[in-house]
Amino acid sequence: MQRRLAACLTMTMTILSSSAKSNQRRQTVLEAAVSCFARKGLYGTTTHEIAERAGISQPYVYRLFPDKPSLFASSVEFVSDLMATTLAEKLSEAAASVNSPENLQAAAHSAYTDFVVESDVMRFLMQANCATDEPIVANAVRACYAKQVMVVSEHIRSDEAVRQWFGDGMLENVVASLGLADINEPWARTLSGGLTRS
Amino acid sequence: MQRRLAACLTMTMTILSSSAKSNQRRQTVLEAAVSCFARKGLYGTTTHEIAERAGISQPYVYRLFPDKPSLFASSVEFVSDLMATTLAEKLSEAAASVNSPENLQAAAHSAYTDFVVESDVMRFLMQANCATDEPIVANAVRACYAKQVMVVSEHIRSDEAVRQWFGDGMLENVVASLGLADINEPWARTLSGGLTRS
DNA sequence: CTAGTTATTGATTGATCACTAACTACAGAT
DNA sequence: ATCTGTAGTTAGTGATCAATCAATAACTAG
Repeated sequence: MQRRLAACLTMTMTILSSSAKSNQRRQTVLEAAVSCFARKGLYGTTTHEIAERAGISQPYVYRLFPDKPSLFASSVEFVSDLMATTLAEKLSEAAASVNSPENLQAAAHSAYTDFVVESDVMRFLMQANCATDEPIVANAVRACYAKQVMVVSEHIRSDEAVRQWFGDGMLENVVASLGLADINEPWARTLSGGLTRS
Repeated sequence: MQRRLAACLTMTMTILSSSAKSNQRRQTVLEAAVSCFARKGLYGTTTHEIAERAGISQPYVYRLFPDKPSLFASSVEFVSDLMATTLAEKLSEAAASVNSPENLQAAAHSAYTDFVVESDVMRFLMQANCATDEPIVANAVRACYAKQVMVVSEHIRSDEAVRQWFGDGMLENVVASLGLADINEPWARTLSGGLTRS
């Protein structure tokens, strides 16, 4: 956190305060940013929308973050940390209550699902994958994957299984964001994995 | 094609010509649009960029398509058709030259990879998944998945295997768009599946 | 040759948006 | 009381962009 801040300072020469209160504000802005970016991505979201949701004026966003791509990248770091800790926790729980490897993988899958579905995190991560034309975002996304792979690999040892875990998650993201669980057609049932929303 | 055109007419009351020449132009614009949208998505791409790449003036885009979201949705239909035919072809080839089900799945996987990697199609599809806040885009994306699932299910009978095929493809998309094959760190190797670019 | 249609463009506009500048309010510290 | 720094605002600017319009060029049919 402090490291990134310092980097911003040297890069942009913008003076960003780092008091306790401003860091707290930064966090509320990041939460708002994740929700807004989740819907329309980096370019489709206005800083005004984010400010409004965070309950501050739009220009004040620029006192807290140097520019929009940096705000987006910081949002990626934010959910990256959140996801890593949540995942580590859930995976440890799952590992404790389950012994066979297949069951662990199933538990790992539901660990992701519980965290990500019905929140903005999922859609935001999809948006992040798409905003990698902006180099600062690409780096944040790579770092995010690095962290998640390290957490998951801690519990699922086979590379192949880890890869499948990520692939499953990505498919699930798409299925959820398209609302396929509510579509009663063969192709939708196939992609949903037979599960229908109650 | 004609159906969609009629829909546009009734929806927007814009008169869109449908002569041979204008349909050909439309296709040129769609190819350009896929390339441009692939990089910065629906909101990050300007109609001017697309027009420039297609070799026409920006206002003329609006004689061929009613508005930007419609152009994006038409682009989705365009790659949907392209992908479906290419995929059907490659899968038939693979099915002819291979007999065991596991080998078929491997062949199916490389069918997708060959088509999608190193072209703009992959990134464009990721962008399409993210632009579903726009209802017209969401419908086009759903129709695209319906079509691809139907094509793939023709050759891979198990729903679970089809799902895995899509999951694999999505992970591969991300790996390719982040250039992980060129990163020599454990997490990147894990996600890349051990493959390095030569 | 003429009348009508289609293809295509340059110029413009109204709105939006990222970002800046300049100000206010208030909290200690001296 | 005054200085100083921090939190936050209102007001403003320049640039950009989707979408429109009016006009022209290039066909096509009789």
